[in-house]
Amino acid sequence: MKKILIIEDEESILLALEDNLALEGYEVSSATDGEQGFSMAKEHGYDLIILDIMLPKMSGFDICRELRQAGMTTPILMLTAKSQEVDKVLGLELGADDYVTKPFSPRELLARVKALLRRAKQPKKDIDRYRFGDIEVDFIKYEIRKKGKSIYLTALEFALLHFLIKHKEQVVSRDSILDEVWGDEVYVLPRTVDKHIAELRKKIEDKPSSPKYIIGVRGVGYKFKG
Amino acid sequence: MKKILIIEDEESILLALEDNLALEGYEVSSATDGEQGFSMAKEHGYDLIILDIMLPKMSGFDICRELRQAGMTTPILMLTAKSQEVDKVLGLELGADDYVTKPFSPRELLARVKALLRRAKQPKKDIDRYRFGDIEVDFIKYEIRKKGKSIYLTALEFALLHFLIKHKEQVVSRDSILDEVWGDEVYVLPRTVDKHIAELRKKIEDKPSSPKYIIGVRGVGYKFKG
DNA sequence: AGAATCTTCACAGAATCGTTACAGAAGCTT
DNA sequence: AAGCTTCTGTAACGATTCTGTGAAGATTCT
Repeated sequence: MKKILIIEDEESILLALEDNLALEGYEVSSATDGEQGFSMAKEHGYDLIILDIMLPKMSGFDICRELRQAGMTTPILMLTAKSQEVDKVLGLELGADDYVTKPFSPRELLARVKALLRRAKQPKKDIDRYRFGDIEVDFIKYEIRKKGKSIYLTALEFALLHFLIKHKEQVVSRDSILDEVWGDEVYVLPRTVDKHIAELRKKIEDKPSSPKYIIGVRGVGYKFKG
Repeated sequence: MKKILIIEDEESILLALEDNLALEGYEVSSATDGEQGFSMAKEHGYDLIILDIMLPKMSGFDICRELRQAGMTTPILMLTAKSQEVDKVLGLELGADDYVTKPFSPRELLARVKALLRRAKQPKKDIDRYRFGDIEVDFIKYEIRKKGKSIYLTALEFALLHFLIKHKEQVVSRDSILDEVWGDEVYVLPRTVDKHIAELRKKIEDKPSSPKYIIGVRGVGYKFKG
């Protein structure tokens, strides 16, 4: 079931949205100010974010831009008050995927939500190069260097790192790691993941015992920050 | 995935461009002054360069002219401030492929980017001659010589070497090698590739047991460096 | 047929992986 | 805050997998 986050401070609109989307079978969460919304958007893996522009504490613009800069590709649907014609373009320039002007009909909104979700499903593009801290990775050349110095990773370690980066800022469980990195049919103990995480840390962290990039989240799994 | 380099010093524009292009699935790099941009443009193999005219340290004009003089054929899209009408022509005379005047809409820019990439795509010509280390290959004449001395390769070995060079610096799997060099419908064990890699190494490497050009990447495949 | 070329087999060494085991950290209970 | 339980980091080590490479059988070419 698709998860949708709504960031909107006007209660009447928020309620209407929640009802409509819930009726369509989406799992709806909501935030009523910018900061709360921003942190929710960062933490959890929503499939779509509906974002008002005028918000207390942090504007929809800023949320949008920051999320995009953090590499998040979740589709964002902007809500704009009618007068703010200018904002439309700006919103899209910032990385939003679509917008709806208030007041809007539920039908229109649902149509756009569906369209965005459909569009987003497909191209799930893989990262082929990535840079974080003093490290650069090239997943095509299978090269990785730290402070310019090349270091060696095994194929499994590359795959693991790739997975972590693909899900950066998200906490991923050992099981989901096993599923995607090892494959569905292999049976391997979840603890094995820990072992390879440790190897990775040895190689890329400055201080493997207090890691900066690959963070363990007790009881849940791991999270890549970078 | 297409790689695009943006050379632009105005942060707001740069951010908007980066976001938009990234969303479209391009791999975006950027430089914020002329010199940095120029050296990046020279170094890496971008598919498209977006170039502002007014830049610190080195103008877009100069960058464009120098790149063209160096024989680079990468499409260049110029960004010009509206007043600079004259610049348009000049820009194109200098070897730019298209221009957009500020302010521009994201849609327009994306359309032009796509158009340029499509136009440039054309006949991705195969390599017909190549030189690396002390070796020269001519894939048309089927000749190869090392330190000037001609050596003999079988047709399969030529095809394999050609494939490797075509994908130089990238790690290619045995399966992808089989697909392209042997063809889709042939059934041959992946290990067979190893055998022919070994033969190639015997013929072109100085020290086949610790190869310099054809590098094995354990668990993944092979990579040609040269 | 004879020669050249290709494919598979087989084996040995090397690299990598999975599991176990244990100690210390984190969380919970009382 | 002490005591108990659960979870995590990591070293060690045997098991497994991967690669390079001769040898030999199969196929194609002339």
